[in-house]
Amino acid sequence: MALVSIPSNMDRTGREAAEDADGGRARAGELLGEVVTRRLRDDILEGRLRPGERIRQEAVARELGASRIPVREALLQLENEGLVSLAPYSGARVAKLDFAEYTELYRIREQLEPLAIAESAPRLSDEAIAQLRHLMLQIEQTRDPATWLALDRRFHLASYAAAPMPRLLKMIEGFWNSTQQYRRAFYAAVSAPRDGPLAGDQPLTVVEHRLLFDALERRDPLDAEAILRSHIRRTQLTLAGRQEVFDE
Amino acid sequence: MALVSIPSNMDRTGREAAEDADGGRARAGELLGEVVTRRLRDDILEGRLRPGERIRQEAVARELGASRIPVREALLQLENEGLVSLAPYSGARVAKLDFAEYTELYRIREQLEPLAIAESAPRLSDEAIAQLRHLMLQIEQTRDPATWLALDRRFHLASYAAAPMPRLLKMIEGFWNSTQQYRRAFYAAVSAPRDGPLAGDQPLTVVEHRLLFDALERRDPLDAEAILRSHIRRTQLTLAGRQEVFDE
DNA sequence: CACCCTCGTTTTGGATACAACCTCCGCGCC
DNA sequence: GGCGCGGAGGTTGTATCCAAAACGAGGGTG
Repeated sequence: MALVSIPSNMDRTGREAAEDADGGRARAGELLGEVVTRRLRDDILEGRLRPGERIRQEAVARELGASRIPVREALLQLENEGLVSLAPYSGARVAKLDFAEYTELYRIREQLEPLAIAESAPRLSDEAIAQLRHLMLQIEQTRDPATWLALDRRFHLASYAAAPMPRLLKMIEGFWNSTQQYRRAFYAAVSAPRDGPLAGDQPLTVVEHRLLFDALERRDPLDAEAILRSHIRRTQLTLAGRQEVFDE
Repeated sequence: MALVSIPSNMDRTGREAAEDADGGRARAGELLGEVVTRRLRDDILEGRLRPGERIRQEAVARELGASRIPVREALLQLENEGLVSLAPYSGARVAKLDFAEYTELYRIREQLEPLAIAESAPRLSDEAIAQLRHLMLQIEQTRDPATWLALDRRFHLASYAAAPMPRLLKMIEGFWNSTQQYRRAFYAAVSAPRDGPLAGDQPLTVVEHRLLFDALERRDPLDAEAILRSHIRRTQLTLAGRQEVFDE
C-alpha cells in the first residue's frame, strides 16, 4: 500500500532536460496544493498507485506533513485531469478507464495530435530536431518497458511542443496521462527479456518513428500529420487487440 | 458590481427541456461546492461577471451563506473549465481570452465538433430530430441577441448529444462556454433592432442550420460533418473580422 | 444459508481561526 | 511631474475543529 512514495527519486531513465524534474519537493513560492498534485500525479503515472485504488485524504496529508485542505485541492485538480474520480462523501479513487472510454480518448487524440504536429513541424528549431533524433535513437535501443514508455512519451510530446497552442498541448498531455495505464500494461505484457529483440508492436513503432522524424526534419506538416494519424490509429488497434489488458 | 445574481431566475428564453435548469438552489444530496460552481458559471456565461473582473472568495461566500472552502472548490473547477484564471495569493479573475487563444479554441473546435456530430447523427432519435427542428425554427424568428445566443448553443449541443462520447461532449461544452463572451459581444454589436430583419451573419447562419438539419434528419454523418466544419470555420472568420470585439 | 437491517466507526464535507502574502495608496526622491 | 518604495489593510492559503454521510461488522429473519 505505497500511498505516496517517500523519497523514491526513481531511476529517471536518462532524462536530461527534465521537463517535470522534481516530483516531490516544493518549488519556490509554490502552493502546497500543487506539490501534492504533482506528487499524486507522479504516483499514478508511474504506477505506484493502481487504477481503482482508494486515496484517503488523511493518509496523504499525514505522509506529506500537510493538512487535508491542500490534499482536497489536489484531488479536485487531478479529477479534472481525468486521473482521479471523486464521489461525494465516498472518497477518491485512481481513475480507471473502461474500454469505451479508452476508445473515445483515442478517437479524440486522433483528431487533435495531427493538428498539433502540423502546427509544430514548421516551427521546430534545429535544437528540437536534434533532441528528437536523440530520443528516437534511444527508444530503438531500449528494452526496459518503463524506459520505453517514458521515452516514447517524451518523443511525441516534444514533436508537438513548437505548436503555438498551449491549451491544445495541455489537453494532449492529459490524454497521454489518462491512457498511460494501458500502455504500461501492454508493454509490460509483450516486451521481451533484457537484451532480447524488440517485441510486440515495437518494431513497427520504430519504423513509424523513423518516418515521422524524417517528415519533421523536413518540416513537412502534411506528411507528419498523415503519418501520425496512422500511427495513433494503429497503436489504438494494437492495444485493443490485447483484451487481457482491459480486464482485471 | 453584481457579484452573484441574487434570485434572478432570468427570462430563460423559453427553455422547456431545461438541461441546466436551476442555477442557484441546491439539488438533493449535492455538494455545496457544486452549487457555487453552477452559480458562478451562470454569472459568467450570462455576462453578469465581466471578463477580467476580480472574484473575491469572501464576497461570494457571504452572498451564498457558505464559507470560503466550497468557493475555492468552485474556483478550481471553473479554472479547469477555462472560465476563471487563478494566481496564487493574488486571486481569481474571470478568464479573458486574447485573440490568439480565441483562434486556438476555434481550431480545436473545428477538429472535435465534426467528430461529435458524425457520431451523433446516426444515433439521433425521432424526438431529438423534432427538438432540433423546433430549435431551428425558434432561432429564425428570434431578434433578441441573448435569446439567439442561448438557442444557437442549445441547437448545436443537442445535435451532438447522441454521440456516445461523454468526455468529448463535456470538452465541447467547455469550448462553447469559453468563447461565449465573444459571441455575445459580436451579436450585441451587429444585431438589428426589434422586429427588424436579421443582421450580421444571422442570415447565413440560418441557411447553414437548414442544411445541417437536413443532413441530421437523413442521419447522414458525412454530410453533417462537412457542413458543420464549414460553419465553424466561417463563424470564426466572421467574428475575427470584427476586431472591435477583441479590444476594450 | 443467504439476505437485510442496525449501529458504531471511519471518512469526507464544511466552518472557523490564524498565518502568509499581495495590493494599493501615500510619500519621498530623482 | 513621474517613478520607485514602504507600510497598513485586505485577501488568499492553510490548519484545526465540528457535522454529516458512507462503509462495514454483527446479528436477526425468511
